[in-house]
Amino acid sequence: MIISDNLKMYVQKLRSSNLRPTKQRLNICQFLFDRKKTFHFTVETLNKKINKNGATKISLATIYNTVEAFTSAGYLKEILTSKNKSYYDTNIKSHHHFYDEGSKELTDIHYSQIKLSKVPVPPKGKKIKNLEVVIRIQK
Amino acid sequence: MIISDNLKMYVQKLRSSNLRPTKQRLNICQFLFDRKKTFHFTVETLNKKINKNGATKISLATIYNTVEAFTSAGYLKEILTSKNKSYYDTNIKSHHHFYDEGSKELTDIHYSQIKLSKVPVPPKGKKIKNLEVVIRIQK
DNA sequence: TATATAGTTTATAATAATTCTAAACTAGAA
DNA sequence: TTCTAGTTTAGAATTATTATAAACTATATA
Ligand SMILES: [Mn+2]
Ligand SMILES: [Mn+2]
Ligand SMILES: [Zn+2]
Ligand SMILES: [Zn+2]
Repeated sequence: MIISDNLKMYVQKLRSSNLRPTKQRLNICQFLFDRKKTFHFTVETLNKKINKNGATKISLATIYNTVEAFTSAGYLKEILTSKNKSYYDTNIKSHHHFYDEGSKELTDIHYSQIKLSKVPVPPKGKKIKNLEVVIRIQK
Repeated sequence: MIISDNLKMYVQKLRSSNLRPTKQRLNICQFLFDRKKTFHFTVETLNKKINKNGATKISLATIYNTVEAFTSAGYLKEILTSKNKSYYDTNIKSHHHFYDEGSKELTDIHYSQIKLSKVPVPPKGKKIKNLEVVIRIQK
């Protein structure tokens, strides 16, 4: 099914997340991680692209489950852009984004490209979990 | 129905947004704007609170419509926190937020409390529409 | 003030994204 | 090879939101 030098890497990724390396998961891995550039996607777009190539069909439920599993295992990152739809990112390093409200696409902003020189202290007993900025842009 | 010195203000708010001052809209106005502090809410919580006091019942559809109308008229601001639900804010000045992932509540951060000393230039032909930060906090 | 009408409210249906369910299937331990 | 816990799947359910269309109402104007 998968002909890829990265196979072992994917199996390892899955094992380390307590997930069995199934045919479907390896296919999704290949699709997500076998690329040079950051990949931003929604479940909808991922599902369409994966199931276009006619090859093996993977159910929508499995795509949801796998994306969710990778997200909580830390191999994908969820990006909040709009209220309607979840976006995911294969770039799991801490970084920022432009979100284009016209094309509805995300673009990476390297972490060093935004400097927060003043940040408030969180309320007592709470700590900051995440401080990544989404800059909304339009024409 | 409404006994409030702010009545005229609400009528004016509505008129200036090309909305007729109906009983329902004035009730919602009173509920939203007749308070000293910033009010953060979801349609769900707003609906519950408005329709608790047994008084007049306002349909969920009207609450959605009115919140949406006030948002596009600029009398409410929409805040992106989670993928599932829209949050709204009666504080329409540009400002930032803490979002508590436990209690799912928003807290204002005054605009001056966050200083962005470096911000990237948007892609050619695009401009920044909004740069408000949501800092996710938890225990 | 009465009438007409465009705007509004409402219950309910529809939609979109996501999650749940439970039966069929499969990886891998023994 | 067998067994079992984990997985996949189609489809149902759920949640937030938007659309529909009939009944109602604010208000312009006769
Ligand atoms: Mn949802
Ligand atoms: Mn939705
Ligand atoms: Zn990214
Ligand atoms: Zn606020």
